Amino acid sequence: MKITSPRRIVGSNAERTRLHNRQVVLGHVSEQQPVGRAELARISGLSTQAVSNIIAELVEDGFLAEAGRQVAGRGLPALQYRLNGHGAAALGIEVRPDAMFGALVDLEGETLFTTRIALTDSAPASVAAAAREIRAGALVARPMKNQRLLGAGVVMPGPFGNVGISGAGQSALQGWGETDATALFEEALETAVIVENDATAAAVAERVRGVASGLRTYCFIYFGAGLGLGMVADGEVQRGAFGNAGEIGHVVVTPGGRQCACGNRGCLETYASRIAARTELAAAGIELASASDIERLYHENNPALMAWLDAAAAPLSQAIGMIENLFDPETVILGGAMPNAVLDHLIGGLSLAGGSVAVRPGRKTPRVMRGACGRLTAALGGAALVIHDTITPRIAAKT
Amino acid sequence: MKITSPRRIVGSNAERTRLHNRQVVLGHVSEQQPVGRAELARISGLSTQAVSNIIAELVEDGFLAEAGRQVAGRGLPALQYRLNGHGAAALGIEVRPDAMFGALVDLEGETLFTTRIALTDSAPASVAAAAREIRAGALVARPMKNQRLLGAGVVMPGPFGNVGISGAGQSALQGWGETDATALFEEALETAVIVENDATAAAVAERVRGVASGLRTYCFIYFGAGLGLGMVADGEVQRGAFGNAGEIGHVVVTPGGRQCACGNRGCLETYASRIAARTELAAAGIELASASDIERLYHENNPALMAWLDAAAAPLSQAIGMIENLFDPETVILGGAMPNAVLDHLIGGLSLAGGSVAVRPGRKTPRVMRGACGRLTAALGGAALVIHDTITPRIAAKT
DNA sequence: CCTATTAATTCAACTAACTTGAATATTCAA
DNA sequence: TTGAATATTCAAGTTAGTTGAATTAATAGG
Repeated sequence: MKITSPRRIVGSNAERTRLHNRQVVLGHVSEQQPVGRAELARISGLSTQAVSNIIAELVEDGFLAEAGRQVAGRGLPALQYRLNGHGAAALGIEVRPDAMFGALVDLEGETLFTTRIALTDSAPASVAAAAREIRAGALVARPMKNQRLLGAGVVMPGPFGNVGISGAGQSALQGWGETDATALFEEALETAVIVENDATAAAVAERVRGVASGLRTYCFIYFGAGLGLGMVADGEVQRGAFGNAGEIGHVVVTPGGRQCACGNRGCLETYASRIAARTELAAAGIELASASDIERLYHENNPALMAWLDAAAAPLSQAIGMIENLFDPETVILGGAMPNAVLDHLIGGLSLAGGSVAVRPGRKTPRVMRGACGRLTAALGGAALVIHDTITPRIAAKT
Repeated sequence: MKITSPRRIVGSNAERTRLHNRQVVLGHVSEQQPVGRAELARISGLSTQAVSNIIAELVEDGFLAEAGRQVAGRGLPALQYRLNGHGAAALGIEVRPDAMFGALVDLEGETLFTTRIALTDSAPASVAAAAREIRAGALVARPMKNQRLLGAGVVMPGPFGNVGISGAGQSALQGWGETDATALFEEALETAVIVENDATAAAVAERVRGVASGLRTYCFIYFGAGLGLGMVADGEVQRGAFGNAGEIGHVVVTPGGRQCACGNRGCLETYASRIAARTELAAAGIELASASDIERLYHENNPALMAWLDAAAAPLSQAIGMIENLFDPETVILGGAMPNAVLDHLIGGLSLAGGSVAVRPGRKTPRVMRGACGRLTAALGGAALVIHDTITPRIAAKT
């Protein structure tokens, strides 16, 4: 499966300038709302007149709404604006080997609709058909009258392409070969599509509506089928050269340690992941049937689960230290398909290294936080990617 | 010491559009040169007319030079353009606790002048004075008649600020407290200044004139005082939230392993770095006096050095696997203050993990390469940062 | 309570930079 | 030799941003 499209550095003209400036204004509104024209002009470096024109256009298009007047001190009270949730929405779709999840999310990050469709097989055609079904369902549930469908974010398990760790997890989709996933979904969904891995989507979801709101540089450790890392640096999502950045599950934390399906020994995934939990529980004769099993076992204080949690703490702490020293993020977020109680326990059990650039006076955020978006993170994240793209200015265009 | 200045998302106008487009054109010329106006219009997405105007301006300003006509098939042969090395230059300055290095590099990456100034102390005032001296020396050696000094890149040993690994290496500068390094150097050098760590500078140096030319996403493992990682993602330098990204030396590769000065156990730096080599050699009663000592010992097949090289191979391989899985770069480059022969030996001795997203069919670049810029990398890198900035378009402006 | 001051917003004229379409120049192919 | 192909330039037109003056609405101070 292919997903990356190299960026082309393109020039700008009046039209693209306006597009950029619209995004700039939207971005600042989403961060500062409610906010007035003059204030926006100051932070964006544009003239008041330009901001005024752009805001008029955005209100006209339904992206912004008036939000009263701010009476503060002398002078004409500023007319405030905020994002208009009803103005636009994005579709998020998570693809797993056995099922697909859909979510419709509005501009403000509000979830309007969610759905789940079981898959009998994960061949491209079946997935595309299910995607169409999700789209139709969403549009029936929330008929987009004046609303606009900004696009769709499709979340698929990485890694993409035939690389050294493909097939290591149970997550890989069969029969995708060299399929161009983006093109496939764009055709099926009749809208612009961004394809991403689950960890990245989750990271962005936290930014649009979660604990990362306001952060510009952070990482998200995602418990999915395996273990993934979503990275946002200076507001920009990091994908790597081939769309496979963030494969933290197969980073070796204990040389010569546990054998991993990828061939390496001592991969983080063999300690801190659902796979590891499942293995530990299976050894104790416990089969995990549904996702809620882990939560139940945790509340029962199940010894096998506790043993897994204990064993996961050190490798996970080590990995977090590594992330901190490599990325120097504002914070590291833990989340994904794992009960909050378990995530909290994991975070509580960490022993983070002192030798880290994250150890500094005057930290504002904790070194590690739990994600706020919960289980649906990935599908929501897909939508969040689209919203993020609408709101984050960028000049380099895709091919 | 402070160095980071948060980016502000600013709007664009006609003037900023032109600036952006100039950079776009310069960037494409530097990649494709020699190249004609029409071709540039196609790749930049601008009209021929716009490109034509911009090129006229760039020629006028001395950044571009005509390079004959391309006779290829029918039609009017395209007038070709290339970067004009003589048109502009950038100053690169590396600050070490005991000495400073300066380099003047032209637009094409050609080194015009280098110098070294010994430091008696590394207090801000002394460093600033030496910087002034370097600037003066460069301008005397290469009087910039029509040339323009684009700016200066100052390379300092990280980490920046008072963080968990400060003082672990012997590299830290004393007496800088909360000094704003950028402001200090801008005042001393009377030009725009970029402050970066050595690894990042080295990475960019390889892109401007080295093995990374043409790459957009890669990493550079830098042997300096400690060990650093420079990262370029989609052409963008990665600094992290506080300018300390890439502190790979203090990533734990062997839990419970060798004690590191930072407090951690098993840091990569205790195996693969000059510090590690020095320790290993000291244990064998050998003191390293100058940089060339390592080279001599290597050619003498010194057993202590060889033992160090052997011990470094596994941790380094593990770290490279980690980098690959986290960043998914096109390649990983090894370089810095280490003789080429030793770097080559290290690369030859690597046993890279099979479980890596870097293992893929149709790789064009090797997984690991040796840097081409040699010992002066850091100072050259400083200048390269400035040149890179001149040539790489970017809309988000600094505060 | 009135008036000067302050601040946001709008109006109207102006400008920079890009686009478009026609004209011109130069080469190759038939 | 002529026509097609391609690059470049010319000239007019368009978009979107800027500037400075006018308008509106609030507060502070006498």
